[in-house]
Amino acid sequence: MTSTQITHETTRKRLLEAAGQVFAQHGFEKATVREICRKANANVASVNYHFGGKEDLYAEVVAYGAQQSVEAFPPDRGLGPNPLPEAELNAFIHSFLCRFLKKNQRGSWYSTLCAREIVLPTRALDRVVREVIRPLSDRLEAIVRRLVPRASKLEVGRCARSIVGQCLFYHHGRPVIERMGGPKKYADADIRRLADHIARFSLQGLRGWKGRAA
Amino acid sequence: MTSTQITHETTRKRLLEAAGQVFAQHGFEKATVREICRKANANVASVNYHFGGKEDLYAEVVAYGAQQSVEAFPPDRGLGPNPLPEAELNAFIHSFLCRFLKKNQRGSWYSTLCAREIVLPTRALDRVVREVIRPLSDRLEAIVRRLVPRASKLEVGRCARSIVGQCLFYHHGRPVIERMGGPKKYADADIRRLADHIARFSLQGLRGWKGRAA
DNA sequence: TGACAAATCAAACAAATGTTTTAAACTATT
DNA sequence: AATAGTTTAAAACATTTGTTTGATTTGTCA
Repeated sequence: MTSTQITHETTRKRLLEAAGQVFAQHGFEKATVREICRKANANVASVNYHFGGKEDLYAEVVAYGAQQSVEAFPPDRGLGPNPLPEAELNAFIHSFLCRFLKKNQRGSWYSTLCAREIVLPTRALDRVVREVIRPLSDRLEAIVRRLVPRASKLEVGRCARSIVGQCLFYHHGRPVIERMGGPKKYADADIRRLADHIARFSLQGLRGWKGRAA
Repeated sequence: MTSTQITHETTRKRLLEAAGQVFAQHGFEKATVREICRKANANVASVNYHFGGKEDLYAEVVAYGAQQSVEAFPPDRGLGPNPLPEAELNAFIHSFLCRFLKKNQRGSWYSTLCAREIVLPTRALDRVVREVIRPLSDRLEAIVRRLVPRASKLEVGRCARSIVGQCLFYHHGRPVIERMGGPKKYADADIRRLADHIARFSLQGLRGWKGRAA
C-alpha cells in the first residue's frame, strides 16, 4: 500500500468515524454532509469523492459499525471449553447488553445507529441482517435448543425472541426508561446484574418447555 | 359549535390522519407538508394555518395517535370483576400486542409512529410518556407485584421490563423479523398465541422471585 | 342583503443542503 | 526535476422544502 493510499485511508476513516457520530445523533435525514466534514476536518466534497454520496457513506458506516460492535463483544466471551448451555446463555446475554449499554472509547454510536436502522430500516439493514444478526440469532437458537430439547422449532424461535426482546428493550427503550426515572448510564456492574437478571428470568421461563413435547 | 368550526375541525382531522400516515411512512424529516396536504386534499398553507407549523403538527399527531391506540385496546379488556393476576397479566400482554400488531382500519400508523418516537425521541415523547406510557407501566408493575409479593421494588421493575421487552420486540424488531423469514402479517389467532407464549414464559420466569425476599 | 370574520388558495420567498465544478496542492514515479 | 495521477479546496449550482403573503371564497350574523 503506497503512502498515497494511506492518506486516502485516513481521510476515509476520519469520515467514517465522524459520520457515525453525526448519523447516530441526528438520524440520516437531519445529518448534514457539512457537519460530518467539519467534524472530520475534511472538505465538503470529500464525501462525494470518497464514497460517491451521502447514502453510500451511510451504508458503509452502518456495516462498519455493526461489525466492530460484534467483534468488540463476541457472544462466547469468557467461556471455557465445553461450557454448559446455562453459562452460554449468560455469556450471550451479557455480551449482547455490553454491545449496546457499554460506553466504549469511540463514543458508542454503533448501537444508536443500529437501533435506528432496525426501526427505520434502509437498504443497509439487509446487509446487517445477513452478516451480523443472522449468525447471532442462529447461535442463540442453538443454545435454547440445548436447554429445551423437546420443544418444537417454532417454540424454540419464540423463546429465543423472548430472550432477545428483554435485552433489546434496554436499548430501544432507553429514551423512555430515562424519562421514567431510570438510569442514564450503566456501569459494568449494572450491566452484569442486568444480564444475571435476564438470564435467571429466562432460564426459569424456559422451564415451561422442559421435558415435554410441543 | 358552528358549522364554520365544523369544517374547520374536519380539515384539521383530515390533516391529522394524513400526517399520521406520512410521518409514519417517511419519518419526520423526510415527510413533506406538501405530501401531507395533497393526501388531505388541503392547501399547502393549511398546515401553518391550523397548527402553526410542521413541528407542532407532528407533536399533535403523536399525542393523538398514542391516545387512540390505548383507547382502542385497553389493558383490562375482557376481564371480569376481581380477576386473578395471571389473567390480568395475560390481558395486559394481549392488549399490548394488539396495539402494535393488529392492523386496524386506519392503517395502523400509530404504532409505527410510536416506535419512531421511542428510538428517535423528540419533544413529543415527553407528553406520551406522561400521559400514556407511565400509567401503563404503573399498571403492569402492580400486576407483577401481586404475582411476586416478596420481591423488592427494583426487582419488580426489572421483571416488568422483561415482560414489556418481550412484547415490544415484535414491534421494534419487525423489520428484522421479516428479513429473517418471519411473518409479515399477524392474524388475530397469531396474536393470541403470541400473547399466550409471552404470558407463559413470563409467569414461569417470575417463579424465580416467588416466595423469597430479595 | 351586506358586512365582517374565517378559511382556502395560488404564488412567491428564503434558507438549507447534496452535489458538481474547476483549480490548486500533493505524491510518487521516471 | 518533470510529469502524471490522486487528493483537497473554495465556490457555485440546482433542488427541495417550510413558511409567508395577499387575494379570493365561504360562511355567519345583524
